[in-house]
Amino acid sequence: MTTARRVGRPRAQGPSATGRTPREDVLAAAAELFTSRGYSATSTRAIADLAGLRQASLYHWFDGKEAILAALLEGTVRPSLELARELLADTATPAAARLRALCRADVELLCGGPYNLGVLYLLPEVHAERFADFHRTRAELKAAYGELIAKALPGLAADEAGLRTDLVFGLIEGVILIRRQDPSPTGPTLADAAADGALRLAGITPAAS
Amino acid sequence: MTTARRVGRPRAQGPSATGRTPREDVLAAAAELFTSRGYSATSTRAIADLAGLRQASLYHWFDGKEAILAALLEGTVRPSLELARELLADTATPAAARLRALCRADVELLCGGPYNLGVLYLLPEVHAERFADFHRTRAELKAAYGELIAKALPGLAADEAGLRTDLVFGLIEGVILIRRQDPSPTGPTLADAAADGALRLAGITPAAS
DNA sequence: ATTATCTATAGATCTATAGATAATGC
DNA sequence: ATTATCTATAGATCTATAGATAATGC
Repeated sequence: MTTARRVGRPRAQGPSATGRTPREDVLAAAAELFTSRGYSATSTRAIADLAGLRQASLYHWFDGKEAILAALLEGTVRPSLELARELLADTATPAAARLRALCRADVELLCGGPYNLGVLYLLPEVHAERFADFHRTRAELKAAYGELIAKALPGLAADEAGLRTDLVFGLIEGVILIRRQDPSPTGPTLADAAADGALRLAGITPAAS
Repeated sequence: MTTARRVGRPRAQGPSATGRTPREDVLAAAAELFTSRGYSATSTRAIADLAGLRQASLYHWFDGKEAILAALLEGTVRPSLELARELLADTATPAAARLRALCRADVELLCGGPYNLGVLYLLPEVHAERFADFHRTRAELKAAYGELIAKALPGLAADEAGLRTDLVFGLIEGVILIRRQDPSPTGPTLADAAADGALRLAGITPAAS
C-alpha cells in the first residue's frame, strides 16, 4: 500500500501518519489540549506541534484559534440535539424511556470519545459572544430535556419541573467532571448509571421492569 | 468618621473605598475575573486594575498569580471539609440527614457568595501539580460524602455505592454550572432543591416527614 | 496554476523583578 | 526604619500576517 501523494509543500516533520486530513489532525490536537489544559493556556504553537505542522500553517485551515474551538463545540452538541428532536417526535414511546435514552446518549457523546470533549463546555472562554451559535443549540437541547421531564411527570408544577430540569441537566454536565477527576468509571457503565440516576433525580418512579 | 491612615506610599488611584485589606481587595478582584473569564485569560494587570492598585504591587502580597488562585481554592473547600468532619462524628443523627446537611452547605458555599467560587474547580489549570494541597482536601471531602452514603444505604454493594457517590458529588459540582448559565435559581431554594435531589439520586428514600 | 505548506517577523501582550518614592512609626 | 506602594523595564511569550517554496494538476 502506498500513501496517496498530496498536493502542496511537504510538512517539515514529515507527512501525517494518522490517515486523517490536516484539518482533522488540527482538531484532534486542539481537542486533546483544550480539554486537558484549557483554551487560553493552549497556544497555537502547541496545537500545531501536536498536529505535526508549523504554527502558521493552522491559518490555512482555520480563521484563528477561536474558529478551532467553535468547530469542536459544534461537533459535541449537534448529535445529541438531533437525537433529542427524534425523541420528541416519537410519541409512541413513554416519556420516561425517551428521557433515559437521551441522558444515556448525551453522556456517551460527552465522555465516550478519546478526549472527554464535554469538558469544553466548562471552559470560561466558551461564554463569549463569539460562541452564541453553540449556546443556542445547547439551549434547544436543554428545552428538550425539560419537555420530556414535564411529560413524564404530568402532575408536577411548572416551576418545580423547571428546577428538576436544571438539576438533571446539571447532573449530565457534572458527570463530565467525574470522568475528568477519575477516568475509571467510563463508557456504558457510567452512561447507564447516569441515566438511571437522572430518572431518580427527576423523581420519576421506574415502571415495573 | 475618618479613614484610618495607612503606612506606605499612597495608591495612584486613591485609597481603597472597600474597607478591606489590600490582600482582600486582590482576592475579590481575582475571584471575579477567574470565575468569569478563567485563570489563563486573566492577566495580573486586569486583577490589579480591578483591585485598585498597580500590577507590580500584587507581588507585595502574593508570590505570583498561582498563589492568588491557591488562596482562593483553599477558602472554598476548607469550610465544607470542616463541616464534613463534624457530621461524620455526629453519630446520633441519621446518616441521610447528615448527607443532606452536607450537600446543602456545600452548594451554599460554592454558589452562595457573590462570585460563584465553585466555578474555580472547573478551571483546567487547577489540575496542575501546584494545587495538590487543594486536591487532597477535596478528596477528603468526597470520602466523607461516600461514607455518609454507605451508612445511609447499608445494604448496597460497595461498587454501586461508589458509583452513586461519584454521581452525587458530580451533581453538587454540576449545580455550579446551573448558576453560571442562569443566575436566577439561587441561594436557599437551589441549595434545598439540590440537597433533596442528591438524596433521590443516591437512592435514599425519604423517611416519613 | 493551484495548493499546502514553510520561514520570518511585526506588534502586542504578559509575568516578574529592580529599584525609587512617599507615607507612618519610633 | 519600616512599609506599601509606585515607575520602568527585561525577557519571554503569543497571534496573526507577509511572502517564499515545493509539491501536484493540467
